[in-house]
Amino acid sequence: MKLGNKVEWALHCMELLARVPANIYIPTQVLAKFHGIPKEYLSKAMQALAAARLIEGTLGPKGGYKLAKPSSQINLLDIVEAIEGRKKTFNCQEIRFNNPCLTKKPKKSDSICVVAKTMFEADQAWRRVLSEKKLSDLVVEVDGQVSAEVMKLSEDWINNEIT
Amino acid sequence: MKLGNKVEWALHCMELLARVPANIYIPTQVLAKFHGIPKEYLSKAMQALAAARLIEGTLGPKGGYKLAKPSSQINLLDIVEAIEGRKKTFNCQEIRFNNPCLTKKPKKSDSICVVAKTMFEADQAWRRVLSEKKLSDLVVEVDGQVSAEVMKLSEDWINNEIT
DNA sequence: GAGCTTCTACTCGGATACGCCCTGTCCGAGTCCGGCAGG
DNA sequence: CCTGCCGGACTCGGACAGGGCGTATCCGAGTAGAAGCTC
Repeated sequence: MKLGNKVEWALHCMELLARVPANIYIPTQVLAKFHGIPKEYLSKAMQALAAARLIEGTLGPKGGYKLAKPSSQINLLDIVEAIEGRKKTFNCQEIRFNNPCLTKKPKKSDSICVVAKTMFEADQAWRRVLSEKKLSDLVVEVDGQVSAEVMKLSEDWINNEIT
Repeated sequence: MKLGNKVEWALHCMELLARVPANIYIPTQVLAKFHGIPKEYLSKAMQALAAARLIEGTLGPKGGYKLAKPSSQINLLDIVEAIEGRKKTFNCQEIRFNNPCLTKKPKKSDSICVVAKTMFEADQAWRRVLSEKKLSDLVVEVDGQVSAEVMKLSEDWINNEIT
Protein backbone atom coordinates (compact mmCIF):
# COMPACT_ATOMS: atom_id res chain seq x y z
CA MET A 1 0.00 0.00 0.00
CA LYS A 2 2.19 2.77 -1.28
CA LEU A 3 1.60 5.78 -3.49
CA GLY A 4 3.84 6.26 -6.52
CA ASN A 5 6.19 9.16 -6.96
CA LYS A 6 3.99 10.57 -9.68
CA VAL A 7 1.52 11.68 -7.01
CA GLU A 8 4.08 13.86 -5.25
CA TRP A 9 5.23 15.28 -8.55
CA ALA A 10 1.68 16.04 -9.64
CA LEU A 11 0.86 17.80 -6.39
CA HIS A 12 3.89 20.05 -6.57
CA CYS A 13 3.34 20.80 -10.25
CA MET A 14 -0.30 21.63 -9.68
CA GLU A 15 0.67 23.95 -6.85
CA LEU A 16 3.01 25.72 -9.23
CA LEU A 17 0.43 25.91 -12.01
CA ALA A 18 -1.97 27.49 -9.53
CA ARG A 19 0.47 30.40 -9.13
CA VAL A 20 0.78 31.58 -12.71
CA PRO A 21 -1.80 33.76 -14.49
CA ALA A 22 -4.68 31.85 -16.04
CA ASN A 23 -3.55 32.44 -19.61
CA ILE A 24 0.03 31.28 -19.21
CA TYR A 25 1.07 27.77 -20.27
CA ILE A 26 3.97 26.01 -18.53
CA PRO A 27 5.67 23.22 -20.48
CA THR A 28 6.53 19.91 -18.85
CA GLN A 29 10.21 20.54 -19.40
CA VAL A 30 10.18 23.62 -17.17
CA LEU A 31 8.18 21.85 -14.47
CA ALA A 32 10.65 18.99 -14.54
CA LYS A 33 13.71 21.19 -14.39
CA PHE A 34 12.28 23.28 -11.55
CA HIS A 35 11.57 20.20 -9.45
CA GLY A 36 14.63 18.23 -10.51
CA ILE A 37 12.70 15.24 -11.83
CA PRO A 38 12.80 13.31 -15.14
CA LYS A 39 10.87 15.19 -17.78
CA GLU A 40 9.82 12.20 -19.86
CA TYR A 41 8.19 10.37 -17.00
CA LEU A 42 6.65 13.47 -15.53
CA SER A 43 4.80 13.88 -18.80
CA LYS A 44 2.91 10.70 -17.97
CA ALA A 45 1.59 12.30 -14.82
CA MET A 46 0.64 15.45 -16.71
CA GLN A 47 -1.19 13.36 -19.27
CA ALA A 48 -3.19 11.75 -16.49
CA LEU A 49 -4.07 15.14 -15.04
CA ALA A 50 -5.15 16.33 -18.48
CA ALA A 51 -7.27 13.20 -18.99
CA ALA A 52 -9.02 14.01 -15.70
CA ARG A 53 -9.78 17.51 -17.02
CA LEU A 54 -7.81 19.19 -14.27
CA ILE A 55 -5.37 20.84 -16.67
CA GLU A 56 -5.34 21.70 -20.36
CA GLY A 57 -2.44 21.34 -22.75
CA THR A 58 -1.45 23.24 -25.86
CA LEU A 59 1.12 22.39 -28.50
CA GLY A 60 3.85 24.37 -30.17
CA PRO A 61 6.11 27.15 -28.86
CA LYS A 62 4.70 28.91 -25.78
CA GLY A 63 2.73 25.71 -25.27
CA GLY A 64 2.45 23.60 -22.13
CA TYR A 65 -0.20 23.15 -19.46
CA LYS A 66 -2.46 25.42 -17.46
CA LEU A 67 -5.19 24.77 -14.93
CA ALA A 68 -8.54 23.95 -16.44
CA LYS A 69 -10.39 25.33 -13.41
CA PRO A 70 -9.71 27.90 -10.69
CA SER A 71 -7.51 26.46 -7.95
CA SER A 72 -10.37 26.91 -5.49
CA GLN A 73 -12.36 24.32 -7.43
CA ILE A 74 -9.70 21.63 -7.31
CA ASN A 75 -8.96 19.57 -4.23
CA LEU A 76 -6.12 17.19 -3.50
CA LEU A 77 -8.31 14.12 -3.88
CA ASP A 78 -8.99 15.12 -7.49
CA ILE A 79 -5.26 15.17 -8.13
CA VAL A 80 -4.46 11.94 -6.33
CA GLU A 81 -7.29 10.10 -8.03
CA ALA A 82 -6.27 11.43 -11.41
CA ILE A 83 -2.91 9.73 -10.95
CA GLU A 84 -3.75 6.64 -8.95
CA GLY A 85 -7.22 5.92 -10.27
CA ARG A 86 -10.56 6.05 -8.55
CA LYS A 87 -10.72 2.47 -7.32
CA LYS A 88 -11.04 1.89 -3.59
CA THR A 89 -7.96 0.81 -1.69
CA PHE A 90 -9.71 -2.35 -0.49
CA ASN A 91 -11.62 -4.59 -2.85
CA CYS A 92 -13.83 -7.11 -1.12
CA GLN A 93 -13.77 -10.52 -2.75
CA GLU A 94 -16.71 -11.72 -0.63
CA ILE A 95 -14.84 -14.76 0.59
CA ARG A 96 -17.43 -15.02 3.36
CA PHE A 97 -19.67 -16.62 0.75
CA ASN A 98 -17.23 -19.48 0.36
CA ASN A 99 -18.24 -20.78 3.77
CA PRO A 100 -19.18 -24.44 3.16
CA CYS A 101 -21.89 -24.21 5.84
CA LEU A 102 -24.12 -21.62 4.19
CA THR A 103 -27.71 -22.81 4.15
CA LYS A 104 -28.89 -20.61 1.29
CA LYS A 105 -27.29 -19.05 -1.73
CA PRO A 106 -26.03 -15.56 -1.04
CA LYS A 107 -27.52 -12.68 -2.99
CA LYS A 108 -25.84 -9.54 -4.12
CA SER A 109 -28.43 -7.61 -2.15
CA ASP A 110 -27.07 -9.00 1.12
CA SER A 111 -25.74 -6.45 3.54
CA ILE A 112 -22.12 -5.54 3.11
CA CYS A 113 -19.44 -7.70 4.72
CA VAL A 114 -18.50 -6.13 8.05
CA VAL A 115 -14.82 -6.53 7.29
CA ALA A 116 -15.18 -4.62 4.05
CA LYS A 117 -17.38 -2.08 5.82
CA THR A 118 -14.62 -1.05 8.19
CA MET A 119 -12.04 -1.00 5.46
CA PHE A 120 -14.27 1.24 3.38
CA GLU A 121 -14.77 3.57 6.32
CA ALA A 122 -11.02 3.90 6.64
CA ASP A 123 -10.76 4.52 2.92
CA GLN A 124 -13.38 7.26 3.13
CA ALA A 125 -11.61 8.90 6.07
CA TRP A 126 -8.47 9.07 3.95
CA ARG A 127 -10.34 10.52 0.99
CA ARG A 128 -12.19 12.99 3.17
CA VAL A 129 -9.00 14.62 4.41
CA LEU A 130 -7.75 14.96 0.85
CA SER A 131 -11.03 16.27 -0.52
CA GLU A 132 -11.29 18.94 2.17
CA LYS A 133 -7.98 20.48 1.16
CA LYS A 134 -8.30 22.69 -1.88
CA LEU A 135 -5.43 23.48 -4.17
CA SER A 136 -5.84 27.15 -3.29
CA ASP A 137 -5.37 26.25 0.38
CA LEU A 138 -2.13 24.53 -0.50
CA VAL A 139 -0.87 27.65 -2.24
CA VAL A 140 -1.54 29.71 0.88
CA GLU A 141 0.29 27.21 3.06
CA VAL A 142 3.31 27.22 0.81
CA ASP A 143 3.34 31.00 0.93
CA GLY A 144 3.57 30.78 4.68
CA GLN A 145 6.50 28.40 4.54
CA VAL A 146 8.73 29.69 1.75
CA SER A 147 10.49 33.03 2.14
CA ALA A 148 9.27 35.91 -0.02
CA GLU A 149 12.76 36.22 -1.46
CA VAL A 150 12.89 32.68 -2.79
CA MET A 151 9.33 33.00 -4.02
CA LYS A 152 10.23 36.06 -6.07
CA LEU A 153 13.37 34.44 -7.48
CA SER A 154 11.37 31.38 -8.48
CA GLU A 155 8.76 33.51 -10.20
CA ASP A 156 11.46 35.29 -12.19
CA TRP A 157 13.16 32.00 -13.00
CA ILE A 158 9.93 30.56 -14.38
CA ASN A 159 9.19 33.70 -16.40
CA ASN A 160 12.66 33.55 -17.85
CA GLU A 161 12.32 29.90 -18.84
CA ILE A 162 9.06 30.30 -20.69
CA THR A 163 10.16 33.36 -22.59
CA MET B 1 -2.74 2.42 -4.19
CA LYS B 2 -4.39 -0.94 -3.60
CA LEU B 3 -4.29 -3.45 -0.79
CA GLY B 4 -3.44 -7.05 -1.61
CA ASN B 5 -5.82 -9.96 -1.16
CA LYS B 6 -3.76 -11.22 1.74
CA VAL B 7 -5.15 -8.41 3.88
CA GLU B 8 -8.73 -9.56 3.38
CA TRP B 9 -7.76 -13.15 4.03
CA ALA B 10 -5.87 -12.24 7.17
CA LEU B 11 -8.78 -10.23 8.56
CA HIS B 12 -11.27 -13.05 8.04
CA CYS B 13 -8.89 -15.64 9.44
CA MET B 14 -8.16 -13.53 12.50
CA GLU B 15 -11.86 -13.09 13.06
CA LEU B 16 -12.25 -16.85 13.00
CA LEU B 17 -9.30 -17.44 15.30
CA ALA B 18 -10.87 -15.00 17.74
CA ARG B 19 -13.86 -17.34 18.05
CA VAL B 20 -12.19 -20.54 19.12
CA PRO B 21 -11.05 -21.25 22.71
CA ALA B 22 -7.63 -19.91 23.58
CA ASN B 23 -5.95 -23.31 23.68
CA ILE B 24 -7.17 -24.56 20.29
CA TYR B 25 -4.89 -24.40 17.25
CA ILE B 26 -6.37 -24.08 13.76
CA PRO B 27 -4.16 -25.23 10.87
CA THR B 28 -3.78 -23.15 7.74
CA GLN B 29 -5.38 -25.89 5.68
CA VAL B 30 -8.67 -25.61 7.58
CA LEU B 31 -8.67 -21.81 7.37
CA ALA B 32 -8.08 -22.04 3.64
CA LYS B 33 -10.79 -24.61 3.01
CA PHE B 34 -13.31 -22.69 5.11
CA HIS B 35 -12.72 -19.49 3.16
CA GLY B 36 -12.19 -21.12 -0.22
CA ILE B 37 -8.74 -19.66 -0.76
CA PRO B 38 -5.39 -21.24 -1.76
CA LYS B 39 -3.76 -22.81 1.27
CA GLU B 40 -0.17 -22.43 0.15
CA TYR B 41 -0.41 -18.70 -0.39
CA LEU B 42 -2.52 -18.09 2.69
CA SER B 43 0.34 -19.54 4.70
CA LYS B 44 2.39 -16.53 3.66
CA ALA B 45 -0.12 -14.24 5.30
CA MET B 46 -0.18 -16.38 8.42
CA GLN B 47 3.59 -16.26 8.58
CA ALA B 48 3.46 -12.48 8.45
CA LEU B 49 0.91 -12.40 11.26
CA ALA B 50 3.10 -14.73 13.32
CA ALA B 51 6.16 -12.55 12.67
CA ALA B 52 4.18 -9.58 14.01
CA ARG B 53 3.46 -11.58 17.19
CA LEU B 54 -0.28 -11.47 16.62
CA ILE B 55 -0.62 -15.25 16.40
CA GLU B 56 1.44 -18.23 17.49
CA GLY B 57 2.04 -21.39 15.51
CA THR B 58 2.68 -24.97 16.59
CA LEU B 59 3.89 -27.93 14.56
CA GLY B 60 2.70 -31.48 14.29
CA PRO B 61 -0.79 -33.00 14.41
CA LYS B 62 -3.30 -30.80 16.25
CA GLY B 63 -0.99 -27.97 15.33
CA GLY B 64 -1.82 -24.70 13.62
CA TYR B 65 -2.27 -21.13 14.78
CA LYS B 66 -3.94 -19.41 17.70
CA LEU B 67 -4.14 -15.80 18.81
CA ALA B 68 -1.14 -14.62 20.78
CA LYS B 69 -3.23 -12.05 22.64
CA PRO B 70 -6.89 -11.60 23.60
CA SER B 71 -8.95 -10.32 20.69
CA SER B 72 -9.66 -7.15 22.66
CA GLN B 73 -5.96 -6.29 22.52
CA ILE B 74 -5.70 -6.57 18.74
CA ASN B 75 -6.99 -3.91 16.36
CA LEU B 76 -7.40 -3.98 12.62
CA LEU B 77 -4.43 -1.72 12.04
CA ASP B 78 -2.18 -4.28 13.70
CA ILE B 79 -3.39 -6.87 11.21
CA VAL B 80 -3.17 -4.67 8.14
CA GLU B 81 0.29 -3.47 9.06
CA ALA B 82 1.46 -7.01 9.73
CA ILE B 83 0.62 -7.87 6.13
CA GLU B 84 1.35 -4.64 4.27
CA GLY B 85 4.20 -3.29 6.37
CA ARG B 86 4.39 -0.25 8.57
CA LYS B 87 5.62 2.26 6.02
CA LYS B 88 3.50 5.33 5.34
CA THR B 89 1.42 5.41 2.18
CA PHE B 90 3.13 8.59 1.03
CA ASN B 91 6.87 8.99 1.10
CA CYS B 92 8.05 12.54 0.64
CA GLN B 93 11.10 12.83 -1.59
CA GLU B 94 11.58 16.50 -0.67
CA ILE B 95 11.64 17.60 -4.29
CA ARG B 96 10.97 21.13 -3.04
CA PHE B 97 14.69 21.25 -2.24
CA ASN B 98 15.49 20.82 -5.92
CA ASN B 99 14.28 24.35 -6.57
CA PRO B 100 17.19 26.02 -8.41
CA CYS B 101 16.39 29.34 -6.74
CA LEU B 102 17.03 28.36 -3.13
CA THR B 103 19.29 30.89 -1.47
CA LYS B 104 20.56 28.62 1.30
CA LYS B 105 21.10 24.93 1.72
CA PRO B 106 18.07 23.20 3.19
CA LYS B 107 18.47 21.48 6.55
CA LYS B 108 16.78 18.37 7.77
CA SER B 109 15.42 20.41 10.64
CA ASP B 110 13.33 22.49 8.26
CA SER B 111 9.61 22.33 8.78
CA ILE B 112 7.83 19.55 6.95
CA CYS B 113 6.76 20.09 3.35
CA VAL B 114 3.13 21.21 3.35
CA VAL B 115 2.28 18.76 0.61
CA ALA B 116 3.64 15.87 2.65
CA LYS B 117 1.93 17.26 5.73
CA THR B 118 -1.52 16.91 4.21
CA MET B 119 -0.76 13.50 2.80
CA PHE B 120 0.41 12.35 6.21
CA GLU B 121 -2.75 13.70 7.81
CA ALA B 122 -4.80 11.64 5.37
CA ASP B 123 -2.67 8.61 6.13
CA GLN B 124 -3.22 9.08 9.85
CA ALA B 125 -6.97 9.42 9.37
CA TRP B 126 -6.97 6.07 7.59
CA ARG B 127 -4.90 4.44 10.29
CA ARG B 128 -7.00 5.94 13.04
CA VAL B 129 -10.19 4.31 11.79
CA LEU B 130 -8.45 0.96 11.63
CA SER B 131 -6.79 1.29 15.02
CA GLU B 132 -10.07 2.17 16.72
CA LYS B 133 -11.69 -1.07 15.60
CA LYS B 134 -10.69 -3.98 17.79
CA LEU B 135 -10.80 -7.55 16.64
CA SER B 136 -13.31 -8.28 19.38
CA ASP B 137 -15.57 -5.57 17.93
CA LEU B 138 -15.40 -7.29 14.59
CA VAL B 139 -16.51 -10.57 16.14
CA VAL B 140 -19.56 -8.87 17.61
CA GLU B 141 -20.45 -7.30 14.28
CA VAL B 142 -20.21 -10.60 12.47
CA ASP B 143 -22.47 -12.16 15.11
CA GLY B 144 -25.05 -9.54 14.29
CA GLN B 145 -24.90 -10.29 10.58
CA VAL B 146 -24.64 -14.05 10.28
CA SER B 147 -27.58 -16.19 11.34
CA ALA B 148 -27.19 -18.26 14.50
CA GLU B 149 -27.90 -21.37 12.48
CA VAL B 150 -25.01 -20.87 10.08
CA MET B 151 -22.79 -19.87 12.97
CA LYS B 152 -23.50 -23.14 14.75
CA LEU B 153 -22.96 -25.20 11.61
CA SER B 154 -19.65 -23.47 11.02
CA GLU B 155 -18.51 -24.12 14.56
CA ASP B 156 -19.34 -27.81 14.21
CA TRP B 157 -17.64 -27.92 10.80
CA ILE B 158 -14.45 -26.46 12.25
CA ASN B 159 -14.51 -28.79 15.23
CA ASN B 160 -14.95 -31.72 12.88
CA GLU B 161 -12.03 -30.67 10.71
CA ILE B 162 -9.53 -30.30 13.51
CA THR B 163 -10.44 -33.57 15.15
C1' DG C 1 6.14 49.07 -44.35
C1' DA C 2 2.40 45.57 -44.31
C1' DG C 3 0.55 41.15 -45.30
C1' DC C 4 0.88 36.47 -46.77
C1' DT C 5 3.44 32.22 -47.16
C1' DT C 6 6.70 28.97 -45.65
C1' DC C 7 9.61 26.97 -42.48
C1' DT C 8 11.41 25.74 -38.22
C1' DA C 9 11.32 24.44 -33.64
C1' DC C 10 8.82 23.29 -29.85
C1' DT C 11 4.97 21.00 -27.65
C1' DC C 12 1.99 17.03 -26.30
C1' DG C 13 0.46 12.19 -26.79
C1' DG C 14 0.89 7.53 -27.43
C1' DA C 15 3.68 3.40 -28.22
C1' DT C 16 7.59 0.82 -26.53
C1' DA C 17 11.29 -1.77 -23.11
C1' DC C 18 12.84 -2.70 -18.31
C1' DG C 19 12.59 -4.05 -13.45
C1' DC C 20 10.45 -4.91 -9.12
C1' DC C 21 6.95 -6.58 -6.15
C1' DC C 22 2.80 -9.28 -5.57
C1' DT C 23 0.99 -13.73 -6.56
C1' DG C 24 1.26 -18.54 -6.52
C1' DT C 25 3.75 -23.01 -5.69
C1' DC C 26 6.96 -26.31 -3.91
C1' DC C 27 9.77 -28.99 -0.68
C1' DG C 28 12.35 -29.80 3.71
C1' DA C 29 12.95 -29.49 9.06
C1' DG C 30 10.65 -30.15 13.21
C1' DT C 31 7.19 -31.96 16.30
C1' DC C 32 3.30 -34.13 18.48
C1' DC C 33 -0.02 -38.03 18.43
C1' DG C 34 -1.10 -42.83 18.25
C1' DG C 35 0.05 -47.50 18.11
C1' DC C 36 2.82 -51.26 19.88
C1' DA C 37 5.74 -53.99 22.68
C1' DG C 38 7.29 -55.11 27.15
C1' DG C 39 6.83 -55.42 32.08
C1' DC D 1 -3.56 -53.21 32.64
C1' DC D 2 0.01 -49.61 32.76
C1' DT D 3 4.22 -47.54 30.99
C1' DG D 4 7.82 -46.42 27.86
C1' DC D 5 9.41 -46.27 23.10
C1' DC D 6 9.16 -45.78 18.21
C1' DG D 7 7.22 -44.74 13.80
C1' DG D 8 4.49 -41.99 11.00
C1' DA D 9 1.95 -38.21 9.50
C1' DC D 10 0.95 -33.63 9.97
C1' DT D 11 2.40 -28.92 10.72
C1' DC D 12 4.99 -24.58 9.86
C1' DG D 13 8.76 -22.07 7.65
C1' DG D 14 11.56 -20.69 4.10
C1' DA D 15 13.21 -21.23 -0.76
C1' DC D 16 11.70 -21.16 -5.71
C1' DA D 17 9.09 -19.58 -10.54
C1' DG D 18 5.53 -16.63 -13.12
C1' DG D 19 2.81 -12.49 -14.09
C1' DG D 20 1.19 -7.76 -13.71
C1' DC D 21 1.90 -3.16 -12.73
C1' DG D 22 4.75 0.83 -11.93
C1' DT D 23 8.89 2.98 -13.80
C1' DA D 24 11.54 4.91 -17.33
C1' DT D 25 12.38 6.13 -22.22
C1' DC D 26 11.71 7.14 -27.03
C1' DC D 27 9.73 8.87 -31.28
C1' DG D 28 6.01 10.75 -34.22
C1' DA D 29 1.82 14.03 -35.12
C1' DG D 30 0.47 18.56 -34.71
C1' DT D 31 0.78 23.48 -33.98
C1' DA D 32 2.08 28.22 -33.02
C1' DG D 33 5.39 31.55 -33.69
C1' DA D 34 9.04 33.71 -36.43
C1' DA D 35 11.45 34.64 -40.50
C1' DG D 36 11.43 35.76 -45.34
C1' DC D 37 9.41 37.17 -49.62
C1' DT D 38 6.22 39.81 -52.34
C1' DC D 39 3.43 43.79 -53.12
